[in-house]
Amino acid sequence: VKYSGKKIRLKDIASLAGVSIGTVDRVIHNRGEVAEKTKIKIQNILQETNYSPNIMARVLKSKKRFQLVSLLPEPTETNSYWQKHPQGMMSAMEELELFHVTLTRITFNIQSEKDFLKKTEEVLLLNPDGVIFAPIFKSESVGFCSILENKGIPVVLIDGYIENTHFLAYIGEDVFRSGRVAGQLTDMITPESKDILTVNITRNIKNVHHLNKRLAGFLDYFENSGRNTGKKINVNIPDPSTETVKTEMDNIIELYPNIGSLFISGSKLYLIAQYLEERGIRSFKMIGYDLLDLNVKYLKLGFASFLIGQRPEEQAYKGIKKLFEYLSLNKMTDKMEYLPIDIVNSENVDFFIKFPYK
Amino acid sequence: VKYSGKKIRLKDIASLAGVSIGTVDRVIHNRGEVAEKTKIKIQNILQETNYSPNIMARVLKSKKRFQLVSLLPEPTETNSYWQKHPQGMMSAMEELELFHVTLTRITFNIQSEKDFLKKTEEVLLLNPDGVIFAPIFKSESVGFCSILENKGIPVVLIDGYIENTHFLAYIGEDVFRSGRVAGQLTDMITPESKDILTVNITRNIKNVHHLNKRLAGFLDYFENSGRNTGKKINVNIPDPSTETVKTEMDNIIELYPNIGSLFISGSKLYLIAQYLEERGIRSFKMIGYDLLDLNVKYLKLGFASFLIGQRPEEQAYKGIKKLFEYLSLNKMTDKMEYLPIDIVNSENVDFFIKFPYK
DNA sequence: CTGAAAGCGCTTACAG
DNA sequence: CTGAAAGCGCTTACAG
Repeated sequence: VKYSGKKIRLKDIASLAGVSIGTVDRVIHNRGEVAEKTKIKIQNILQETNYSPNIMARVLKSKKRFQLVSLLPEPTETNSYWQKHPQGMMSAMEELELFHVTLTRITFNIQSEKDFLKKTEEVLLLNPDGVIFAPIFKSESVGFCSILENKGIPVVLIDGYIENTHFLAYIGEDVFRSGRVAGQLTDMITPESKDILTVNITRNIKNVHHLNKRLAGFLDYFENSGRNTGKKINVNIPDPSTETVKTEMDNIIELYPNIGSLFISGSKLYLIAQYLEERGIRSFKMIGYDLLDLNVKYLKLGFASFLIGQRPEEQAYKGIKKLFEYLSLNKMTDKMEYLPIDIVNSENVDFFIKFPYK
Repeated sequence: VKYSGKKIRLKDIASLAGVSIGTVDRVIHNRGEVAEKTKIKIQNILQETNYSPNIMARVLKSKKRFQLVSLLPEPTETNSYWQKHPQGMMSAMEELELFHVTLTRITFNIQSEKDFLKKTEEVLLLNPDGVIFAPIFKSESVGFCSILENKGIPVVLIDGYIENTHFLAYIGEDVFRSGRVAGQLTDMITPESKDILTVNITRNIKNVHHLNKRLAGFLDYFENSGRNTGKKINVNIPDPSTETVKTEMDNIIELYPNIGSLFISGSKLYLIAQYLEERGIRSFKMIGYDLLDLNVKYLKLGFASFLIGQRPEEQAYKGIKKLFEYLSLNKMTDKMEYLPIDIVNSENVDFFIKFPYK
């Protein structure tokens, strides 16, 4: 369809309906105080003419302010993963500079459910128009979502999502699938008869939904699609201290001398790499997650064959943009937006480290 | 730095300088007719206050129109690669809907230098404000670039670039590096002592700059970083007909019985896959480029281990945005923007097929 | 060389 | 319930 004329304006609608632009504006914004008959007439014309407001003019005049709030884990020294999100959010904010949007960033201790709860209260005190957060703690996150739902505040989830919860959109990886991706890569670089060791490094594996789901995807690949015939061995390392890693790994390696590859379900591949480096073991292939500085170091040193990236900056960037578009433009796109699962090796890693959104 | 007040306006500058906003506007837009002394005074204030115009107001009022023109190969039945670019450009245009930007898309026959030349004339007749094009033919592209340079028309190159030529920006893969990425992947999945066959399918390999450069990167990996000790064999297949492929491949396979892997330097992996399928050969690993429908089919069937993607939609999307930002906002970002080199296997391919920009 | 004024398409009180 | 008017921050003739 090619439109011959110019874009239709409020003024045009008004003259078509034989009313003033003030009245048209009232029906567009549902401000009431319009006779039912007039309202219907205007709504029809709006429909027929496919009217959409000129955002430039609206923003220029409007005094409406949108306050967004993010609630994400605070980055720690060894976990640069959560440093990427602020970068992505700030890129989005730069693009939205002229749109009267503000963002308040609140962080919580990723180890503490209690701190998370405390920070959710801070978020609510700000009376946000929209919230973006990472549902690290399942039950606490469910509760927070339902409070926000009751208040009519839209929520974008990133990094993971919880089923049977109300939210506007999720932006992040398809966790199960990303386990399968790692499975295929591992299968390709591991001799057929060698054993494969899966490693979870976390306090309480049961509570950490995404590690479970990744591991399930990884094992699913071998059950249904892979060729490897070796044993699949799993080890849970309860804390990230060098000592614990050493004890657990020494033990498991002695028990299973036929191990060919390691799969690290979370972002702490570097801990295992440090262990292997210290022990002088270079015979294992290894695959893990996230482009932390230390992980990249060990990728380049050849300890890891691949890292899988989940685009943390892009998750955050798109989350902010999505909230804005929903609030400001009433746009609604896909609820589930699965970002591509990046396969990264030492040759292409540099292109992924530099965040391309700016 | 936190700015306490509101954004500075033309009006504020004017009152600081003791002149009217018209005069300020004249110095901002270099429209002359301003006393040197006044001009300098205003320029200083502009500097000190770090003034930037309100784009909303500018666009709302301005009658300035920007006409962009794209000149890209026309997609063919078997080459869906060039179908992706219009998608990316249209996504960009949707975002720019309110900015008075228009885009005229012109395509040329990728086989014909003559057609390309003819189409460059069409482009010039349109008097474009900015041009985005793919420099497929080297000498013709050099000429086109210099004509545009003389006319002061900014140029964004995608898909490849030519050294010693003037252009505003290049957006695309680092071609040599992408050859190295393919090299590492091949090395990982090929037994150490097996031979590796590199395949170029093109009329005139000498003229096709990016295939040469990829192949160079691929071989560079094995010379400097790889572990494979097998022979590196190269074959040039001069045309993409089934017959020619069959003849050439039959011949080379018979000559070298120790081949373990194939590297296809261009986007025609599916041709080799079809050949292997017909011959019932499933013993080779294979790596190629671009997520054409047929390539993806053979990736999923297991004939190819990996495809390497170069984000054609994103190249086109960012190209349009870059031209707009340069013309409209006077923004200048990096001249060389290397997009990440995507490693794609049958497990993550679906996330890459769906274009995320919308 | 400079200023005053109209107007882009909206939103927002205000008057009736 | 409805209309007329002011004004967001710019650009663009026009008058002097």
